[in-house]
Amino acid sequence: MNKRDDLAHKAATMYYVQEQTMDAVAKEFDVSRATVSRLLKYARDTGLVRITVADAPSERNELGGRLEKNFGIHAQVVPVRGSSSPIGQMEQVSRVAASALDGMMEPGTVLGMAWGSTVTEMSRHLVPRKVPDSVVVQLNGAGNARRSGIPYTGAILNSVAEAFGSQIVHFPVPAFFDYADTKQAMWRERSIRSVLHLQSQVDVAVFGVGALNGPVPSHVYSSGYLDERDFDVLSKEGVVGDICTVLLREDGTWQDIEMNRRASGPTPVELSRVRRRLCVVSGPHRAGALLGALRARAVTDLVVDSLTAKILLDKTAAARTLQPRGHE
Amino acid sequence: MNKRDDLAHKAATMYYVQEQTMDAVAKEFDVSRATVSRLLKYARDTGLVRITVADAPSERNELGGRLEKNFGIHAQVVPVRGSSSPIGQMEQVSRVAASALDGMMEPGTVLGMAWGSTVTEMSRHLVPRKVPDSVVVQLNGAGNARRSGIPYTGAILNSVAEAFGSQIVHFPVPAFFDYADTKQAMWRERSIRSVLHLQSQVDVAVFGVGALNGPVPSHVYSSGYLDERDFDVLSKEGVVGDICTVLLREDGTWQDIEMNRRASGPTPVELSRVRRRLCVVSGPHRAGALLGALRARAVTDLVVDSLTAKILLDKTAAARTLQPRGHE
DNA sequence: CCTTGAGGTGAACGTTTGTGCAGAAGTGAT
DNA sequence: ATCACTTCTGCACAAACGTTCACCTCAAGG
Repeated sequence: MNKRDDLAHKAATMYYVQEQTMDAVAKEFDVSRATVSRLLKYARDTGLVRITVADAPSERNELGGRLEKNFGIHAQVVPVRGSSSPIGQMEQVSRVAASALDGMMEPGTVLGMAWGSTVTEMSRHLVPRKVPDSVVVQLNGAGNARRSGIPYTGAILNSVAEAFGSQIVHFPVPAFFDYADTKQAMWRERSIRSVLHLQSQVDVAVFGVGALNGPVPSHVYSSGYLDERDFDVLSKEGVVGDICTVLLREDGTWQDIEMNRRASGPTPVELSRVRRRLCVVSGPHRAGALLGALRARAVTDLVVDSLTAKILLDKTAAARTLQPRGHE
Repeated sequence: MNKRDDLAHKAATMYYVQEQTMDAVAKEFDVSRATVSRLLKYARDTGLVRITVADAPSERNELGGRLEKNFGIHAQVVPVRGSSSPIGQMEQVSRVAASALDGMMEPGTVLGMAWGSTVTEMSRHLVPRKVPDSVVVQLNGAGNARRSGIPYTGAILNSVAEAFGSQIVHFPVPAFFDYADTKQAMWRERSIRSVLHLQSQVDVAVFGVGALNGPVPSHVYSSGYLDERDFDVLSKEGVVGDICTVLLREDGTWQDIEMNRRASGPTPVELSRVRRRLCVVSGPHRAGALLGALRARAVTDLVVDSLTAKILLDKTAAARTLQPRGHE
């Protein structure tokens, strides 16, 4: 409907630009103030009204600053009250991430997206804004059906693409192959190669990190792609989590993990050809995996809750103190 | 001070991006909620937080649409409750104008500014935003001292330039010369010529319209630049007002008005070389002068209150009905 | 014709937010 | 140290706001 947009636009102008009260706007339109409140919410949600916060002035000596120094990344630490629920915390983080991503999109951007609970939550907080000639491409193979609260991968891409008005390119392969040979075979297929080629042109990549252990093991590990034996191997190998379905250890190594030969996502090396790599992390149980991701240089931009950030920094400080000539 | 910016930035992120309540933010910082409220106001005022409303979707069949059709301009009509005071109305209009101007500034823009009560009010509602390589140049000669509430012209330019981070170029001549000869002489001066040259490169011009008659005659007419005899002549000539100190009639003519040979501002013809010409008008007594300005094709973008817009359209409708082959 | 359900509205209520005021804390000159 | 001055803060209250709920309207389908 278009009349609604029109009303919302006028209401937004009166309220946000002219700084009238909702009451005044309501009288102007001859509706109730409640309706105006709803119109304004609508205007914000649809991107008719846009509220942006200037980029962080490179946070001083705080957590964020230390992260930036230690890892050479741009970090945004989301303060999180210990009181609020993990879900609430994740929502806070993902809102900030959505805003950060919004700031990275410009005409012609190719956006690479992993899928996961964090990224999903982020996609729900994007405010629509058309970005001409943008493309959204899926980075790693998909889960199949709706599972553990994560909608079908396609739906995630869909909602992101809708927000930015982008084209969608899917990546129709499983998250993990059962046989490395199959992967190799698929990688030779023309249809897959074209996606891989597009992936190599990604300007902005967005992903979370999965944690192998933790309250709820990341769905990568509970979706039937890996069996008992696999888990045993992972534990012995010292794997703590993954990014884009590529498994890694806390020290950032991943190359020699056999199972990665069956994984569908880009390795940190491939990822590092992407100019901006936005990593979104919420929850202390992911600190280890995040540390691995940072050490693997997979991240240029980080959004993380303050609790996890603190744990992360403690870990690195400990590592330095204990092994000044590190041989961990 | 910088600590304040920092706090304000964090508060703004928590409030506007994470959508926390002020209470939550206050607890995080361990200050009172009132302080957070003030921090947020500060963040908005300094441009740390930016709230923008999408451009009008070319207002349908409303007043704005009719203005656009009739005069081939982009018009924005500011709804104005008959109840509010003329001062309040002007504030509403100037807020919208400030927002419109903000939308026109881009790196390298040369902004030409007239001075007047409307423009002054507008300058007070600009939210700071640095525009690289922008320049603000004064379009017409200045009043000398503080007068009828209008600060010294320099102060207006100053605040605008401060908001955009622009360079300032003054135009050190009187609004009206006493002798046309003097003007001609001055126009040969190198210092003046350089300003004139810059004026010819203006990308965006901003000006109001002055009304000859009305509750408070525009300050152009009460600042001692024109004497009794001048006024008599103006009345006989059918002059209704001015833009940029160039006098004009309601039918848009101005060329043959002798006094304009002594005026310092750019004529409509000169003005029309500027790509975007933003005219800001508040108050029904200016409808006549505005009509003249529109007919002189001096305007590409108009911000006007709804009351004045209506009068304006009535005038044009009347003119058409009465003189289908117009000889007014 | 009635039924049913989606989408929208205003009244009322509880929450959230802005602001005048009085006092605290900082600043700089004497 | 004292004073005069400005700037900042929290309190308390009034204003503005978001949301629930009951109700209305309209349109599709029986």
